[in-house]
Amino acid sequence: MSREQHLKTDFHALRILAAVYEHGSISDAAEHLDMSQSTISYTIERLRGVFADPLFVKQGRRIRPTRRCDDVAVGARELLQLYERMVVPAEFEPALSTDTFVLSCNYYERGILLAPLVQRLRQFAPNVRLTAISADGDGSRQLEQDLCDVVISPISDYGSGSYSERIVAERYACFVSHDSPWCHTRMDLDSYVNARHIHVRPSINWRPYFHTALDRLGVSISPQVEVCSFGDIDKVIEGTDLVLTATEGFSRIYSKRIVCVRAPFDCSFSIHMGWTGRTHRSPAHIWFRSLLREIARELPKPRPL
Amino acid sequence: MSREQHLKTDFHALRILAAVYEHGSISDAAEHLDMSQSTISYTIERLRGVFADPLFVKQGRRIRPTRRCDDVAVGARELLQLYERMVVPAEFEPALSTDTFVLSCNYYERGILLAPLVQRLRQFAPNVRLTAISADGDGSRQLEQDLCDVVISPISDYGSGSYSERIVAERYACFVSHDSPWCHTRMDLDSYVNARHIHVRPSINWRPYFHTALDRLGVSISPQVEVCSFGDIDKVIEGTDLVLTATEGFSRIYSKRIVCVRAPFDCSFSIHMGWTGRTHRSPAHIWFRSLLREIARELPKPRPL
DNA sequence: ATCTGGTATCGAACTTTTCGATGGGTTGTG
DNA sequence: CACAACCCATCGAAAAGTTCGATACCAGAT
Repeated sequence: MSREQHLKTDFHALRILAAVYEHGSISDAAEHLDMSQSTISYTIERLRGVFADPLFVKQGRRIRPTRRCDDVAVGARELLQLYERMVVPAEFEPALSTDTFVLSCNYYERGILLAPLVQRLRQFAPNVRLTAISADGDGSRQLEQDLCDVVISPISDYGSGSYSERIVAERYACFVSHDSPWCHTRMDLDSYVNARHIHVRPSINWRPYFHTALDRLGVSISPQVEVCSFGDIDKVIEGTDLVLTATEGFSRIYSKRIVCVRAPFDCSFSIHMGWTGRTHRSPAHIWFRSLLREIARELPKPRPL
Repeated sequence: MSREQHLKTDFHALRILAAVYEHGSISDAAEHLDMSQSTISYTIERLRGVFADPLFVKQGRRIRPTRRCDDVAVGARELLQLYERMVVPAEFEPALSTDTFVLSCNYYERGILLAPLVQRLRQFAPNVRLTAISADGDGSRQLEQDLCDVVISPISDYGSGSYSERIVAERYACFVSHDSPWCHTRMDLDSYVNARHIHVRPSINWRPYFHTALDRLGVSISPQVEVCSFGDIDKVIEGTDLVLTATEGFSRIYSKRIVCVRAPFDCSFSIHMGWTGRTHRSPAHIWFRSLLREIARELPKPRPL
């Protein structure tokens, strides 16, 4: 009997074996399983080959299991249980889960989402672990290589086999020191172009969306200060005449001593949540994504301009 | 997807799943398993139905496992291991075994076999447990009801589904006190018939084989003393003129103060070992029976008449 | 002897698995 | 941008396996 032959047994056959073992009779098992007696007999015959043992031997007009069959029957029950447990997908129970979720995003998204996310996890899934990594414009690769479960960034397409969903609407605005004249006067395009700009370039190959809007208006700006992160930019701007162009959402994050004012152009974009088919149907990840979705929906409005 | 549908998965399909998971590719798995790519694809498709999950999702031109698939693959490996271990029948290792063997026999067989049996078990299978029960003419039923593994008795057929094998040759002789005249003079049939007999009747419905021999000679004896067991009969006989007719093998057991003398007739029979199909192919029981066979073969000859 | 209760086996119908060929989507290249 | 390479899904046909009813067969019970 070759190895491949063995593998032909299926769980159906094991269930039949278990039934015959329990009933101590092929006919009874057949009736109980609502199958013909000859089918059961044939199945047992196959299993005899598989286990190289008669499994059941005739004794008068009944059959009795062999010693080997005792073992096999126990094993069959174990296998069936394991299998049944495997087939039924485990429901996700936040309260009990000890899963780890890996979220990839950047400074802004962390700033607006992380605090409420951690708070909700604490409340609903206290044993869940959260890892936040930097997206750095590399979200697609991170998803592809399974370095993270979810990316949240302005990017809306994370490549083939991925899903994405808009979760926050954003609009560009300008941030200036609380003592800037622009706090009181609307800044026109000319003043904007001639202002001293601070520029945040979180990753080398990221071109902010508002540049496209400026292109369309036929203007461009060159920054006087360029920084690699949005972090603590508020402290840099305060007391200077520097102008930061960024999503008005930062008003939720930055100190009140810098003020969010209307930009002299209109430019909107969206923050997207992206994931892959690998986590798409996982109850745990479905729950996690809906948590993020909910947090995004309930985000406070940015401070009025 | 009904429950019965689930049961159709076989270990072959699980092996394919495991291979695809390991290779991260349907084509590679197909090549490795020496099957066509379409077969593998079809199998995965079936499993998708079983586990209600895509299991593998396309990502560019490769496939990546879903989270569920991670779990399923682990489960599949477990199942396969369990199954493989189950299919390969465990060799019997006397030195490690903690099995229990149940031997059914009566006073005589215990007397000649038990001591050497226990000794060998001690030596070769120290953790094996032995239970000796009384056969009491009930061996067939005991085998049938799985109350014992082996019966050793003069009976040669233990019913349908049973096996039996001659292991010791026996011959009737007479036992008399060491001071009996028969120790020196050969006892003829007449003297035998007229002697005072002690009769052992271990079970109600047991008719000793030598009665048939006496029938054939046209004589019969009626015992003066009837006892239910052969145990310690030697102490009863000693110093009396009682004659016990029993297999000469008792000379190995009884005190030297009673003497085994030739019976005035010839009657042989055999001790048989009987077992059922249930233990017939069990390595452990094959070993146990061969042990008994060996002990029987190496039994000392009865004391010369 | 015959009947009863049970398993094994047979041949026919049916279902599932397998295969080669082909279609369609994605990536990398000229 | 078209083209080739790669890889999975799907199709139809062929092969293999399963199921069933009928029947043979065997051991006990009547």
